[in-house]
Amino acid sequence: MARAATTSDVFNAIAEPQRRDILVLLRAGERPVSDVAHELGMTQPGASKHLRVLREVGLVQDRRAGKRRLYGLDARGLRTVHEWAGGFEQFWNESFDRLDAYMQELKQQGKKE
Amino acid sequence: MARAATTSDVFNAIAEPQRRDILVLLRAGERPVSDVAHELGMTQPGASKHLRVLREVGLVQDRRAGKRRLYGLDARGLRTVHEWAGGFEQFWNESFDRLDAYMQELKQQGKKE
DNA sequence: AATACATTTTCCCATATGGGTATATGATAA
DNA sequence: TTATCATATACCCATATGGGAAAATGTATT
Repeated sequence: MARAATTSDVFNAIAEPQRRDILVLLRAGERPVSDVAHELGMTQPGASKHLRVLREVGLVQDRRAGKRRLYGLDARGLRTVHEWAGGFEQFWNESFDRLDAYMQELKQQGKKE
Repeated sequence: MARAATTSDVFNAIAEPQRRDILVLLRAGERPVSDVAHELGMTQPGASKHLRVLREVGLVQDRRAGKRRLYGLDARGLRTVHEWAGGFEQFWNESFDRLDAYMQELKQQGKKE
C-alpha cells in the first residue's frame, strides 16, 4: 500500500503547507481560485487542485458567482484536529520536565567520568 | 516533485493514523517497540518504522533500557498543531452559521419554483 | 565465544503525490 | 454563434510512501 490519500482525512489534507496557507488566507473571506493562486504565488491549476482536496475533506465550500467560483472556509473539520492535539496539552510541560531531567542526568554522568 | 516527506513536518508525521495511535498509546507511558507493535496490532518492523518517523520530527524520545529501547512521548511538537488549528476557532461556529444561511437560501429558492 | 532476544535496516512493490504544461469544460458577454 | 474569461481536468514526471519478508545490527546472558 502507498501513503493514504490526501483526501482521506482532514489530517492528510492539512499536511501540505500550501493547503494550510490557503485555509489561513480564506479566513479573510471568500475568494475565487485565481485570487488564491495570485495571492499565494501558485499557479492556477495548482490552486485549483489544492482547493479540490480541501473541498473533498469538507474544509472548504464553493459556490458559483457569475463567471467565477468562490471558495470559502468551512473550518468545522479543524475542530477535530484541535481537539486531538489538545488531548496532549498536559504532556507539553511534562515532556519539558522529562527532557530537563534527562539533561541533568547527562550532566551528572559528565561529572563522573 | 512528490509529496513532502513524512519526516519534514509534524503535520506530515501525524497524517498517518497509526502514528497518531502510537502517540495516544504513549500517553500511558514509555514502551518498547515490541509492546507498541503488539498493543496496536502492527508488525514489529512496522512499528519501528513509524517510531522512527515520530522520532525524526521530535514527537518521541528513545532511550536504551537493557536489551530493549523505550520510546516515550515528547508532545511539545503538537503544540504547534494545536495552536494552528486553534487559530480557526472563531470560524467553527461562523462556518456553521454560513451553512445554515445557505440552507435557508436553498429553502427559499425551493418555494419560489 | 556462542546463543538468544530486541530492534533496525534493506529490499521489493503498488500507489498517490505535487508540479508543470496543455487542453477541456463552464459561463458570460458581444 | 462566437469570442472571451475562469476554472477544472488530463497528461507527464520524479519521488516517497506504507507494508511485507528477510536479513543485519545491537545487546545481554550463559
